[in-house]
Amino acid sequence: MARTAGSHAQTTAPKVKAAALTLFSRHGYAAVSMRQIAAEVGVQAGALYTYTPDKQTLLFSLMHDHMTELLTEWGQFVCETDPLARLMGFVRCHLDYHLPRREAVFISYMELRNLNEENFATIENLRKSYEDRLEEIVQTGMTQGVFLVSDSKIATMAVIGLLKETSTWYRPDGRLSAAQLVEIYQKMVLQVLGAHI
Amino acid sequence: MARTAGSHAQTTAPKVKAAALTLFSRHGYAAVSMRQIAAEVGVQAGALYTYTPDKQTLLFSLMHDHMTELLTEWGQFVCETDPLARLMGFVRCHLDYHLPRREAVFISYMELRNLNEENFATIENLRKSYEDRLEEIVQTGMTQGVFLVSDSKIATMAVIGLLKETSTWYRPDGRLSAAQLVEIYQKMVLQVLGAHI
DNA sequence: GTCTATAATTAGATAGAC
DNA sequence: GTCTATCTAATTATAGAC
Repeated sequence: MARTAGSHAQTTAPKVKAAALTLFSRHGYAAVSMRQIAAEVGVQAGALYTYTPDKQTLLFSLMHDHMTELLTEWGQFVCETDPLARLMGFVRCHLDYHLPRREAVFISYMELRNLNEENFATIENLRKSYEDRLEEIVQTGMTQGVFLVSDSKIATMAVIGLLKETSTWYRPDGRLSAAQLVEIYQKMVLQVLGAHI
Repeated sequence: MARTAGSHAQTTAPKVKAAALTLFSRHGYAAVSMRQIAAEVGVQAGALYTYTPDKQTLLFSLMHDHMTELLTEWGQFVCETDPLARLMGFVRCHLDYHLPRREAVFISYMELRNLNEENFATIENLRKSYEDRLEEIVQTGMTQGVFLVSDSKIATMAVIGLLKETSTWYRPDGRLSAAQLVEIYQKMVLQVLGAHI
């Protein structure tokens, strides 16, 4: 079946998402206009509405993609049953996924409040589900006596925060490689949780 | 000197800042209009320009206030020379200042990219200056052999991130008091830095 | 200091031609 | 699928009356 002249759906669709990802992460969702996105893609503003019903849905799709891929990644990665090994896997998986995705990470942390009620609830559930996986590891480790933690909820959020901060300073061409960072962070996370090592 | 009828500068000025603080933190700078701020204050939009030359300056003043007060606070707090004691003071001072100021904290983390070039540079310098105070503590502790850290820069950012995450979940009426949190966080920070205790 | 009115611009989204 | 043109609504900021 010959394509209609001027039809570029298969190349334009991802371009729209890519442009929105870059612009939203750089200037913020509310500060970016559909015209700016269109200019970045190389089309007129009206053409964007072939790929998204509205701006809100475009934001949601970026955040939804990011979170579901993260959960899929963790689902495929995890296999160990030992809480210590699972924890090390979590840190590695988290950094491997987040470090190369600075733009999506920024959006996922910053644009929650620009989601409408329904979309917010969906993304929040995914985020919570991710944090729950870590908390479960922490709690198992506590019961087994391998972690020494005052409060599992606080400790979980401390680890999340410690890992999350990488997004503010990490650069792919920085002083330390991703592999080196994984090693350093694995050690620090063990220490925060008072792991017996 | 009798004031002109309808003159409320001394009560309106802080109201404008307070309204902007609340609305910017809740919906984001770009998503909040001057009309919304005016409505929150109880005046018409035009009246706001008696108190700020423009919206950008209003944002800047909020962030500038927050950062300079934080640095002042730390300047008054710090006295110990022992790195361990200084570190404990840093954690206490950081949480005491940040926990009751969720709105300003949110803005300071999220709205950097909505500052113009000049304002951004000013705020970034203040932020950097704050982080430097922590890094200095970490480095002194390393040289004195009280902290066991792979990389002082990374460790500093880890501590910042760990503390910063409190802003996403802390509530004044939550399960744990600020004092209890200070204690828990002091312990976790010591552990991340591999302190000999 | 605050109001009303308004200028000048820009926003998201749609219609219809090609 | 994309373009041009356009609708409607909202935006920041200013001017001048009170």
